[in-house]
Amino acid sequence: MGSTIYDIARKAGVSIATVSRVLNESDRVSADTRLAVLNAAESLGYHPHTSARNLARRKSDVVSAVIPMMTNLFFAEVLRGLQDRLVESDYQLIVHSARTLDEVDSQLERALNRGQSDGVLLFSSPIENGRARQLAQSGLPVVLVDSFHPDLDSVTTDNRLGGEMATQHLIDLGCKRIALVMANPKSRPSVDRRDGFLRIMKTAGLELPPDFIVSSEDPLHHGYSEISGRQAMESLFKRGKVPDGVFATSDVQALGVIRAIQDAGLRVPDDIRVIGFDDMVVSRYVGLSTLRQPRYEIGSTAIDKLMARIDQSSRPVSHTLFVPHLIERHTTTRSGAAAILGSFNEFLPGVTTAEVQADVSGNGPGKAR
Amino acid sequence: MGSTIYDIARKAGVSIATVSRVLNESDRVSADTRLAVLNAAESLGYHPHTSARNLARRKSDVVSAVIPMMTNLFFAEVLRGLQDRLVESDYQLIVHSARTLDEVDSQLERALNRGQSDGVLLFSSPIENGRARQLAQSGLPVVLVDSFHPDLDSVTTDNRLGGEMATQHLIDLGCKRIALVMANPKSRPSVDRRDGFLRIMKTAGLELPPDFIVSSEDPLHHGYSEISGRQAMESLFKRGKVPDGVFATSDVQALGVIRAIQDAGLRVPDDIRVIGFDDMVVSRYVGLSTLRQPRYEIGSTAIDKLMARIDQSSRPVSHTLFVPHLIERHTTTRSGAAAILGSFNEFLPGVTTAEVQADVSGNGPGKAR
DNA sequence: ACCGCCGATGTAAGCGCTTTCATGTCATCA
DNA sequence: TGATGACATGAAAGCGCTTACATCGGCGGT
Repeated sequence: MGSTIYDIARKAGVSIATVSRVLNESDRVSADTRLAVLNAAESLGYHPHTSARNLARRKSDVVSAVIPMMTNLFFAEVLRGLQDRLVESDYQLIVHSARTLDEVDSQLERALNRGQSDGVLLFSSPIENGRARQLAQSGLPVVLVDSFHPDLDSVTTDNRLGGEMATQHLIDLGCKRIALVMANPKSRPSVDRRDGFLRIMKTAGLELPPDFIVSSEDPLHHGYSEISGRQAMESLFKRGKVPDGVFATSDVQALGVIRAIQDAGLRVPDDIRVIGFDDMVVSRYVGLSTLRQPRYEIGSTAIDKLMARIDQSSRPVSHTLFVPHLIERHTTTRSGAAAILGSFNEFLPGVTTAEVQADVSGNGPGKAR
Repeated sequence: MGSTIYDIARKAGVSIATVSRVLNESDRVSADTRLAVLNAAESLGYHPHTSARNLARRKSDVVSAVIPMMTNLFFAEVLRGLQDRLVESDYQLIVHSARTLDEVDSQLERALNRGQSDGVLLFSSPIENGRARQLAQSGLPVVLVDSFHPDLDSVTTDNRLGGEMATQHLIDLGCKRIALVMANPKSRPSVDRRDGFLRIMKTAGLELPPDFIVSSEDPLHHGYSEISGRQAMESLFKRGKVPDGVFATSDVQALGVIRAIQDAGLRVPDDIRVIGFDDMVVSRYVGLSTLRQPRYEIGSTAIDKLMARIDQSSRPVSHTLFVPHLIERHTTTRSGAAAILGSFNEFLPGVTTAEVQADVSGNGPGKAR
């Protein structure tokens, strides 16, 4: 209930140093004393005191993750990737979740306290210079996930490329008037996806009517929400703009977009094609086309990187960029195919059996059979 | 980068005791010294050393949550409830996730280390006596979430009642041959839901053919998986059993059940009605009827309870039981209505606008309008 | 029998902070 | 003017652990 190594030492008739040695399985201790100590510890129900140990060792075996909870699902999935690696590695995870971009600052501040953790994973947050300096000054190993700064290790999806792929896909489908529904313009991933969009639109020589880019100012979830996507679309309609394709910078927003389209009496994909980004679990069921991020891999890669830097702080900075994967589903099919899929899969429109199976086993897109 | 209160003390020309006082905003310190200390700290980029502070104070301001990651979504949502309370309270969260029931033990062991956290939230795990003793012996405050033991604080959904409600609902719909698809029989919630099911079946005087209860032995996610639901249903079909209603003890499993039914060339709800449990985010989109657990409230209530016990360890044990809420959607409609809904909501079958909105704002079931 | 060495163990100095208690300094009151 | 606090500050003792460094037998070698 509160026994210390002193208690064990007394009970086993040795010094605390010996107890410590036994408990850390480190130095050579005679078999007899080892046994005696182990027995004493057992019978006392000894649990080491983490803070004391960390203080003495200058190591906490904890990593902290600062996560703006934009999208629950994105978050949950990446976290799983983290955990699977973490469990094996004897590290523990402290989660600092921020509800808004502003909260990120205070949570980061806490994560940077010395002795609390051996490294920090910073998610989806813009790194302006102040922050970069703050991170550097703290001296703590940091890995950016889903954002970028030249001086810091990072692992991200190639959001710009993803934006290009999404846009190209809509164009290939014959869309001419494509609208972009963005999240909060402060959110780096959203901005990158936009840049990809712009680039392809320009390359394709497609006209981009004013107001065809709508962004959300909603600080909550950084605009990555169903409601924000819906409002964006409604505001388009209100101004009399009707695109024939929409690229939403996230799946959650895409869901809102679809809802607004349906409420306006139009149909997806017949009147308006819609594509999102992320490939949330839900997207499969809804038949939403999207760009899949390898979230699980992102998580585990981030951990690997962080551990590597903890071990060797001088190692060169590295950036890992995952290529997103285009998932074509119902919301971007040509009309004919859509009808067939729709009736075949009454409940899981646009999902093939193979895909469901693949997702369950967690191995990326399954082979059609 | 690694400055201590000694550095600050030297720079400000005071003793470390004074520095500590200033930093803890506690005792009275003259305005001048306070300012001097604060400046010194600022200019040194001081961050307190958490372990040292915790050791001295005998308090860590951390709570740990031991979570078997059965269902990502369930987990994610409850975690949000936790976090929202936590952020306000200056506490931090350590997540110990377990992939299997066995891993729970080792994770719990770690969570029980002294000095690591001030309290533990133990999720969805069976508490046999060994474990109960272990928890008691550790002396750490513990709150059970989604499981029960008379001697420990807990907050759960009334799973038995939920099982009753689900079963009664199927019966009200005219089902006569109802099958039960369970998760791992070691999972307490699943067992409780089964008990509710059995009770109503008995009360209603309905015959329960042998083999109409199928459970999963899959340790991964405790059988709370799409694949497990699917296999359960397939095994029923293989033995030539065709129920007219299925109660799955979780939504993920229900999704697998639906898939299997469709693969067998049958239709939901026309041939077989299906109801799940949890009300995951996905369920809304799929049109799955279910019993909603107030996950968010569960999370925040659990935190409140834990904090209360941390403050006063002698307080009486209390159990909070949330009543689940029946959500009727497509999978349990009578056939006529189903057709209408199905065509109206091509993408979001069985979802009304009001519901989507309610869920976005996070306020439970919305009023129909 | 003496020296040196090695393996097993103990001693004690921190790790960076909080906190009690003692000390010192004034303003206050009789 | 000296006793009396009130208040600001410092000295020092931990918190429970790790880890150099010192110590102590006993061993083989000569």
